[in-house]
Amino acid sequence: MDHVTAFRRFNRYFTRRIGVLDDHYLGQDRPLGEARLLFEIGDGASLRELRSRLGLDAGYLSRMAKALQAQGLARLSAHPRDNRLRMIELTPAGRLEVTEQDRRAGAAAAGLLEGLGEAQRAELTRAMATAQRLLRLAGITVTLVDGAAPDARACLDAYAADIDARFPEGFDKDDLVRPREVSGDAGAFFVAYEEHRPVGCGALRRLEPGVGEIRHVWVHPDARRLGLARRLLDALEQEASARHFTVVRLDTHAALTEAQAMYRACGYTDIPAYDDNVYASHWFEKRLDG
Amino acid sequence: MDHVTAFRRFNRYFTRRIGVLDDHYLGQDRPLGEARLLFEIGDGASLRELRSRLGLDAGYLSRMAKALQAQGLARLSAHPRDNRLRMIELTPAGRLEVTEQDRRAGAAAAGLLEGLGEAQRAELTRAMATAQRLLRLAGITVTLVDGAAPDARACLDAYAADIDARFPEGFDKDDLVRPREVSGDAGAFFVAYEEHRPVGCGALRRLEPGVGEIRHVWVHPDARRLGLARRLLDALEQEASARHFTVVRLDTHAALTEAQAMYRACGYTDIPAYDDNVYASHWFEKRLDG
DNA sequence: ATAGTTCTTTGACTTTAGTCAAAGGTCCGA
DNA sequence: TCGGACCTTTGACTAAAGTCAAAGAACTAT
Repeated sequence: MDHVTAFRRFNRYFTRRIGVLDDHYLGQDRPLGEARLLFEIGDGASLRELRSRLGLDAGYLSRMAKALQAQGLARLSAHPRDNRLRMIELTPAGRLEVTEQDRRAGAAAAGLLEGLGEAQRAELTRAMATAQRLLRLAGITVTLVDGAAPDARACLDAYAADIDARFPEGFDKDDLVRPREVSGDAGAFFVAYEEHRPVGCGALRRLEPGVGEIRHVWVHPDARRLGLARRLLDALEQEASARHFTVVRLDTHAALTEAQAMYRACGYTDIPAYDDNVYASHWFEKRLDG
Repeated sequence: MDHVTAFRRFNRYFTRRIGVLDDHYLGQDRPLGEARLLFEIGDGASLRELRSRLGLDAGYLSRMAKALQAQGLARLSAHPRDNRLRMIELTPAGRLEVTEQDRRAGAAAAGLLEGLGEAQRAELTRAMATAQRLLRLAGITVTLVDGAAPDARACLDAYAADIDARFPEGFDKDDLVRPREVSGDAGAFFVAYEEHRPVGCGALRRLEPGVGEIRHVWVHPDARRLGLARRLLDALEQEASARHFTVVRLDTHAALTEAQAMYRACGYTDIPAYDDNVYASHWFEKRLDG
């Protein structure tokens, strides 16, 4: 049986068997739309945000929000800085309702797991975690963007903040690549997106003829341990090949031991220092044949 | 993180991410109810069957069936032997529509898996198979029923047909336990149900004071490899303990090698023949302490 | 300051989904 | 062969979900 068939079979089984359950317990005595909205408000959100998250019509959402307010479950207010936007947040009663929903759904889930022994439950949890990890990874797309694009800069800022906290000596944002170093002929910049949010990046720049350098491979904390860094690395290497680089190099900081392990696992070998990067303690390179 | 939380997290992620996809692609330009019905008709079914499978109101279903017929997608006819029932089957146009739905959903699934490498796809398939197996097992309930109940007899009939095909010498239905041997003080009979369908059984009867015999442990072919036989065995042993039996015995046929392996794995030890069952080649017993 | 854009609200719908009860034909067991 | 049980159809509803367009307030860039 091929993977697509297996995937669809699971999909069908799961939505029929479990998905239904969740919806059923979520709704109870309230229209499902309202219940979902209530749940999605969480710690407050703008109507605009909810509209795009839930994919609802503006008019429809407006009315539902009003209905929740009329029931004393939510409160609408103006956005502090943009008066076009409306913020919605839960009242204590609304919060209570959400936790009650949660309790019911939890009880239903517990009832469902009751038929399994402890070892089997652990096995199920493990299998689900694996499936979820791979599904998330499958949903992430790695795309080439301009080095000056807002998403690229946002990733680099996050990257800089991240390593600034991890390097004992800190990290100076001026040491990031310049947009022009990773645009056009000079290099390339990739951003990984999960549901339209940037969750990782990686840069490639020309070091000398035939030699590229990979820099700033970074993955958002929420998206770690999925195997995304490898995918970024793959994309960067493919780009390097397309540019007829025969070698890619990179350096890493002593503090980033996982990164070093990953580079070695991906076929990179230790080489002597090829630059005087003050943050670097290890230098690697990899021959590309493709 | 406990199993219930992990379970619900996966549930939420999966329904949001994947479940939606299926419904969306399934429906396309047709109401979801009709699309589901169309799909569920398959190679023809009675309205009654569809009603219980989909849990729909009789009137609602009747109207939807008529709508499908009006669109030229299905054909209604009388049941050949029971004129109260109506049969519904797909027309060629309906069949085309279903395969088209199927193609689209398959393409969507394939697109989703595109981001993964072959090894990762295999890992995902494996994880999903594990999860599905355990979820199915969790959904099966093992209940005590009267030995003369129709479900009990249906299981025994299926069991008899099953082993009749597997034993070289065949199997005579008269050698099954009698209802009264497994009812009341004399013994017990368990049936395993999956979504209200009997999918397995097991009998316990008193052999002599303090000693019980387990017989006819059977699992429906569709429900094998889930770990259900062990659950039936557990239920039978618990029942035996409750009846203050200190020992349970059982015999098996030479052809049933998997069964023998399972009994050994569950703590049964080989003993000399305790009866002259013509079908038996191995005899086992297990001490119960509880 | 002005034109264009963004966001929400409101009114006026339509479609889908689902329920309930009455009625009529059919089957089955006594 | 008669009464009760079964199955489907039909009429008459309701509630939920969703769509579309107009209008008004507020922001943004030029």
